[in-house]
Amino acid sequence: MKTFSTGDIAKYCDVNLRTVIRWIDKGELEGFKLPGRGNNRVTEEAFLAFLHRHNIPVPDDLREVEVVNSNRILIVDDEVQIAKAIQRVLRGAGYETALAQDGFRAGSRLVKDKPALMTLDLSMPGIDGYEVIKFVRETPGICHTRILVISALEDDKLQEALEVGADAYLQKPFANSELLASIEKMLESPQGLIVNN
Amino acid sequence: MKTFSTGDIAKYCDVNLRTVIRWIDKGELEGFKLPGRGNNRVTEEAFLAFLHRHNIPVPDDLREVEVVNSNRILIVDDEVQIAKAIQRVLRGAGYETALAQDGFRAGSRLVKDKPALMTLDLSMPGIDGYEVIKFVRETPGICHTRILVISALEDDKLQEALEVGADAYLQKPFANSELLASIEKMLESPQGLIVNN
DNA sequence: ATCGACTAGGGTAATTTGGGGG
DNA sequence: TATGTCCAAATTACCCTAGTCG
Repeated sequence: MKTFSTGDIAKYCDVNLRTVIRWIDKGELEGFKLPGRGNNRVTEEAFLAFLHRHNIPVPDDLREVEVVNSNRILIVDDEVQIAKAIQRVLRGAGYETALAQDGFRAGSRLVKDKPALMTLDLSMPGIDGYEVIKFVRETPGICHTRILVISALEDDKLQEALEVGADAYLQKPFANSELLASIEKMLESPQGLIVNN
Repeated sequence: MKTFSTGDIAKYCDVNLRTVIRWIDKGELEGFKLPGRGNNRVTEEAFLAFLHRHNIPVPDDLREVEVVNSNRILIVDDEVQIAKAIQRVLRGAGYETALAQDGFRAGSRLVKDKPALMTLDLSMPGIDGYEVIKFVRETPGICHTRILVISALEDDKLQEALEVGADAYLQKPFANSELLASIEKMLESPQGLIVNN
C-alpha cells in the first residue's frame, strides 16, 4: 500500500506543508495518523480521489497507478431495450460490457469491476444521477471512472451533470456513431485527466 | 497463530523498519521478543487492532482474514432518523457502522467494506429489496454477508425475504434489545462458509 | 474605509521518522 | 534479516503576519 506524507503532497500540489496538514485536519483530504506524535499519511487512493474532486491534474507518475480495466464499460440504465442497444454497439466495437439496471447493482459492479467508463442514465427511478456522479468522484478507488451521461433531458440539465463531475454527455436520441465517437474520445486521453467533453 | 516480523509490518504500513521497532518499544504496537537476539514478532490480532486503532487502512491480503472477525455493519435505509437510530444502538454495542441511504451507495460500500452484516430496509424507493438479497447471494465476494431485513411489512412478505436469502428479519417497530439480540445471534453462528473469493 | 472571519504561509522548538555503518 | 546507536531530514504544534472576501 503506497502512502504519501504531507511533504510529498505539498510538493505535488505545490503548496505549503502546513496547508496540507490543514486539509487533512479538516477532512478535505482523507488521511490517517501514525502513532507517536501523529504524523500524517495519505493513501494513494485517497490522494487521487482528492485530486479528481478538485480537478487538479494528476501528475504523470501517478497516472499509471489508477487501475482500471481499460476496455470495460459499465452501462447503467433501467430501460432494458436501450441498455441492450448500447451494449450491442459497444460490443461490436470490441469493448467488454456489463449492464446494471438498478443502483445497487451499478454501485457494486463499479467497485468490483473498476471499468474505465460508465454510461449513466440520469433519470432512473429511485436514483439521483447527480448524486451518483458526486459519489463516484469523491470515492477513492472509483473516482477516476469516466462518466458519460446519456439522457433525454434538456441541455441545461446535462450541463449540470458536467458541473458535478460527469466527463461528457449524449442527448437522446443519438446515432450509434456518436456514441462510439464520444466513448473513444473519452478513453483516448490519458488516465487521470478529467475530460471536459 | 500467524505472526509478523517488523519487516512485514514495515512493508504493510509503508514506513521504515526502525519506526516499527520504536512503536513496539514504546508499547504503541503490542509485540513480543524472541529469545536470543530479541527479534520482535507481532500477532495478527495485535496488528489488526493496531491498524484499527489508528484508522490505518487494512491491506487487501489481511482483509479476508479480517472479514471473519469483523464487526462492521452496513445499515441500508433511506429514512435518516431510523438509520441513525439503528446506528446509535449498534455503535453503543461496539460495532463499526456505515450508513447507505440509496442503492448505489449501498452496493458500492458493500463491495468495498465487506461488512460482516447488513441491515436492509425492504421498501426503499427505487430498490427492490428482494432483488438486492438475491444479488448479494449470487455475487462472489459478498455472498457471505449476513442480511437482517428490517421492515414494517407483514409477516408473509418478510418470510419471502428469508426465502430469497435473508438470514433473519425484524418487524417494525422493534426494541433496541431485539435488534441487538438478533445481530448478536447472527454473528455468533459459525462463519465457515465465508471468504475465499 | 473598517471590521471580522478565513486562508496561506513563515519561523521556531520539540518530536518523529529515515538512513548508514557496525 | 533484525537490532541498537547516532545523526540528518521530515513533520508537527504553536504563534505570528499578510492577504482575501463580504
